[in-house]
Amino acid sequence: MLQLYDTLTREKLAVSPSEGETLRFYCCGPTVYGPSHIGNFRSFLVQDLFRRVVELGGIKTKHVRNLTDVDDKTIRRSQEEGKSLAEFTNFWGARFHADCNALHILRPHEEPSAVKHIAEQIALIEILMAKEHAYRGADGSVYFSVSSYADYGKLSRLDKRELRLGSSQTAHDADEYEKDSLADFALWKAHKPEDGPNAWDSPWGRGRPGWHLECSAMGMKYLGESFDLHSGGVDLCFPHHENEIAQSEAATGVEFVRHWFHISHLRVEGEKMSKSLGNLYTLADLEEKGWNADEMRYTLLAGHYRQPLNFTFDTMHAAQHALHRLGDFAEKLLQLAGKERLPDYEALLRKAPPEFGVFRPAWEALLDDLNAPEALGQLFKGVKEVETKLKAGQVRAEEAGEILTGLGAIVAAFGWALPAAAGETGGEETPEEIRELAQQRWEAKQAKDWAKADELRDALKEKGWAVKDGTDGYELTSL
RNA sequence: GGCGAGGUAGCCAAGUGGUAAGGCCGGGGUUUGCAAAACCUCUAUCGCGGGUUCGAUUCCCGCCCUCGCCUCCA
Repeated sequence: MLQLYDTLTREKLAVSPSEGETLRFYCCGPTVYGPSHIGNFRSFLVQDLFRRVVELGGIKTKHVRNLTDVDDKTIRRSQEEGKSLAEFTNFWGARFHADCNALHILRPHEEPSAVKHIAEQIALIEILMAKEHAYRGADGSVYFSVSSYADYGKLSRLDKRELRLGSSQTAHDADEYEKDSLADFALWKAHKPEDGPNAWDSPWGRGRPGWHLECSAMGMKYLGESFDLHSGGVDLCFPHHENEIAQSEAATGVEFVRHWFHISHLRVEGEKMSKSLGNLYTLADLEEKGWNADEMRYTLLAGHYRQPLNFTFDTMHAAQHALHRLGDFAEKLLQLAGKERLPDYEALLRKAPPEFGVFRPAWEALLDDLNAPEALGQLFKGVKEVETKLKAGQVRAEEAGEILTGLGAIVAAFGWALPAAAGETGGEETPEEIRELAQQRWEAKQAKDWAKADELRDALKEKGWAVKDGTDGYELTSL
């Protein structure tokens, strides 16, 4: 069973459903106001790894991940572009889904949108008002009263005094005087002119929900008042998750979430990600540089999730080679076993947990707080062990099949589609002329006419194409 | 200032009270017409200074440095 560190208790806790057979968990999703960058994807990818490990371990899941489609940023940007909020957020939401598909991130079972759950959010505020955990400020907004909730600060371990004295807070905008206390946060924001047409009716007048509220309202709607696990980037710990706990528990009186799972941030080439450094890479940026989704998955999952990860192009390169090795390794075994491909995720789930065989240590590393780096280490140890036997001709067909099951299971946990071994003939975009030359070279080579083959290869090189031979075919790459 | 994380080979990155996984790069080799790929093999004493211990990279203390959060950023 998976043991996972819990931010609240600071201990590793077993991950299992509290009720029934399904693990119910919520992940804070993206704010759809632009393309997500690799830092965002690190979180979604780690959550995906988490889900795969849980499911491969034989536990069903109900996975909810929201789309934040109403907040300051979405409203402002949509107006700057002269689009309606819906048009704007639908566009970026679709882009997010396309990116997730490209990265083989499993689709959540529910993906609620904040604007489509205004009623649920209002209902939650009404409960908080009735229980006197919320009040109406001078500006017409509704605030949560932090002082009414004794446990406030338990997740981030910030006490109220520190919250007030936080050094980074500039604290002198007009809002300060509209709230009873600086730490209080908005549940409902009264309409302001700059919000344009983006306002909804509520018992407190027209306005829009506060950001923190949507996760509480939608989490509880789809997973129940109390559910198993909640995840997000470390930065969400405070104030977002702290506020979610406060408003949810104040409303229901029961524990909101049993287990908090936070993912550390990414650094890029040793530096912090920022717009000014131009290193907020999106999936499209990396694709343009020639990297594929599996390489990104490998790189972004190669560090421990609780540790800041330094994303570098050296690591991407390392990932590319590592994946190729795994692909070649799988290919050898597939041939030996007389099979076409590794077992896929769905097939593995049908008899979860699978037999990991020599890759058992890699699986165990994943079960121990999703220790992906250790798992990768163990994976390659297993590969080497098998390679040695393979070389000595000591692996029989049925054994190869068993090894493939274990390998396939680890590969499925990481969610990769391994590159096929060399042997493909040119891609579709390859110009006819080039394919022609490559084919001629291949024929010359088959005829052992080395001089002609080399000549043709040089010709290809001049035209900007490299050719690499495999065992029974060749691969063309554009230089 | 408060809370927290971390400093391990050229790069990335695990880990342990008994002299340090794995990947990439680089060197050497096997194989291959060549090239590529693949396979084998080699490369660190764990930020600095003390202490505890038979023994510390791993525990304690001090110091230096990096990073995150402290009101809407995954």
